[in-house]
Amino acid sequence: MRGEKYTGDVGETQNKCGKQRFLDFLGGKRLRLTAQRRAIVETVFSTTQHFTADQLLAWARKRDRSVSRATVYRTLPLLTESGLVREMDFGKGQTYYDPNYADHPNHSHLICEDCEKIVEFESEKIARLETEIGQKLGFSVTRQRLQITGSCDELKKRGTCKNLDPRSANSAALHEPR
Amino acid sequence: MRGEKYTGDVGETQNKCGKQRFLDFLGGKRLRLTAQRRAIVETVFSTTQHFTADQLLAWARKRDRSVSRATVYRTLPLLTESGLVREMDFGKGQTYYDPNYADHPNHSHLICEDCEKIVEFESEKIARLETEIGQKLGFSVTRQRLQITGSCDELKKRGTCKNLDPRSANSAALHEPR
DNA sequence: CTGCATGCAAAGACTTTGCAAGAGA
DNA sequence: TCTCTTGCAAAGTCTTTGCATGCAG
Repeated sequence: MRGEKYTGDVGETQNKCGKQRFLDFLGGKRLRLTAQRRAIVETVFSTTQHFTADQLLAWARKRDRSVSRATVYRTLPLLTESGLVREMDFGKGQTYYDPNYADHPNHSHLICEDCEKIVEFESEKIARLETEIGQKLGFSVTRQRLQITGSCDELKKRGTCKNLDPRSANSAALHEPR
Repeated sequence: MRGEKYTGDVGETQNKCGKQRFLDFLGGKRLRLTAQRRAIVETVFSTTQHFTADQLLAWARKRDRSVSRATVYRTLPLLTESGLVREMDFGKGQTYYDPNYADHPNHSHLICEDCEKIVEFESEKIARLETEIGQKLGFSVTRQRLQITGSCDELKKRGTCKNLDPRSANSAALHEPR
């Protein structure tokens, strides 16, 4: 595979720096590091899964029962503002958040319309084309958002889809992070 | 400009077929052509602008006062199901709809973060790369959704942005369609 | 200490839906 | 006529916010 440098889970090790970078972000804005914020941030950067506000609340509460829904909703904008997490719209009516922008600031999503699984990937070639198109239209590209939707070839041929395999990461099936 | 075949307004003439194609879609599903649906559909396909449910309601009511909010919300899914209109998320909290998929089924959006204007474009090269990436990951690409965000070069150099010019079409500033 | 942050509950924004009346085909 | 559609208003879902209390720096 050439051009696509990254697919799937990046593991927890790399993501650790996401947490630290967010703490630095907070410090830079003279914002306080409260127990609740710590619980939320640790939750977010200990997973590579996409999540909703509701899921984040449930997960963060396991670390600190005192985390409230309001604080989750107040922290989410900080996370997106830091650039380490980004809002995603899967047309499901609620906003999903992707914590993988800390390690992969320019990745894209391929969504399987059969099993709803999501594969993350990066493409240098597409990034270059985007910059080029932006230039031609008179803009300096600052970021991009690409979702490719497709159907699973394996499912079509074999009647089952390997993405249903729980080992595949970054799926839309949102389990609990540890 | 090569690769990008289309930018900006496509005019009303081409869009007329959007309406007819939707009426055919209704007929194919044995759905009735009511006065309210007609007003909504004529509104949608007489503009190239992106709109919200609320705006569509206001506009459609000018053609037929009897159009209700409920009918707008019930018709929107039919429009998206037909493939002639697509939901768009600009992170504004509400869903926007783009009626330009009838004429340009695979176009993308460039969004200016300075003036919020939106330029539509098509790129054959990117489309090919997407298909290629999909294949490598084991999927048959059925559709894509690409948003490029950038800052306006002109604004940076001259202190003003030509996209503020009302002549530029498909802008985020949603005026009334005729 | 001082002011930012929090939890709670109420409010808000947008969208969906049950139901009786209305109207295409 | 026979259903599919509609308008209305109530309900639903997700998110934001006012306020008194709490706590980090």
